[in-house]
Amino acid sequence: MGIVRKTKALSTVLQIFEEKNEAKSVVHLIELVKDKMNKTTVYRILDRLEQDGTIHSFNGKDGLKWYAKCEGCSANHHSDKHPHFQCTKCDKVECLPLEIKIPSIKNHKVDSTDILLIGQCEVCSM
Amino acid sequence: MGIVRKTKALSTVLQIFEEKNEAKSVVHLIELVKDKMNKTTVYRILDRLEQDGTIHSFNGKDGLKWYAKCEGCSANHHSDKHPHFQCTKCDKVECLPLEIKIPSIKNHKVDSTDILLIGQCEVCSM
DNA sequence: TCTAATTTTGCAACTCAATTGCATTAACAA
DNA sequence: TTGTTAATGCAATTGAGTTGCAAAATTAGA
Ligand SMILES: [Mn+2]
Ligand SMILES: [Mn+2]
Ligand SMILES: [Zn+2]
Ligand SMILES: [Zn+2]
Repeated sequence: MGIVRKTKALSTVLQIFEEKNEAKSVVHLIELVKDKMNKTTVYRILDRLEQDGTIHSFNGKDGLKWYAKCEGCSANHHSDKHPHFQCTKCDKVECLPLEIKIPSIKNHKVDSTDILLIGQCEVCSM
Repeated sequence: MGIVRKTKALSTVLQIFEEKNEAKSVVHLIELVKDKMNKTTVYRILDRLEQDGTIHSFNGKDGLKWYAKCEGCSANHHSDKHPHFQCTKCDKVECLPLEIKIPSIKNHKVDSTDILLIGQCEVCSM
């Protein structure tokens, strides 16, 4: 089950995602709201929001878990199949609105892809 | 610095990679050699082999670290840019000898890619 | 508005991969 | 054979993420 009750902690987390369309690591989120709620609460709110199709998760370069807003997903269908980009200089992570073609692989069935591009972002590559 | 001395522990680990051309998770490797060496030693040997360009590492679906043999890499240049495939049924991980085209991204500089395809392997998709 | 059901939260304890410090052992150049 | 120092074992530690449980907050309905 996803979100059932509208709590203050939920609004606080949601607002962070509304403010700026940028991915956030859980570690960073916990730091951002550490005066307002417990880290367990952050994990649980993120879980519920993902189940609802409000946000989606993926792993960053360092192994940390990241979350970002969804577009056009719902509780029973996550349609986020886009790649992500992580900047090695400022550590910012972006969702990339593009499709990467995966060639078919002999005798294999590909269900999903997990693509992280690493490099320098718009700001840091100048 | 990479490998300097040829130790028994090193040979044991190297032999595992020689035997079969398949990726191994560190957790599995530690289990395989647990009667012969300490887990810290496994981590350190893998580090040194990666520095030498003998093996390369990447993260699996579950967040664990995996290693596989390199082909044509050296101490100062890792040329492994291939994607990996992880089977959801048997958990086997393979290096895929294919190139995935990454479209250029406006104002971004892509240095490396981290591509994991998830699905069913040759054995499990039948 | 008040009550009761139940979802949500805080907190402490825990798990597990990975790392670190340090004393001891093993490799190998001379 | 010996001295140097790389490599190892071991115990402690780190840090992200999880779990159990009691207390608090939300919300539907009386
Ligand atoms: Mn995304
Ligand atoms: Mn590989
Ligand atoms: Zn940047
Ligand atoms: Zn399989």
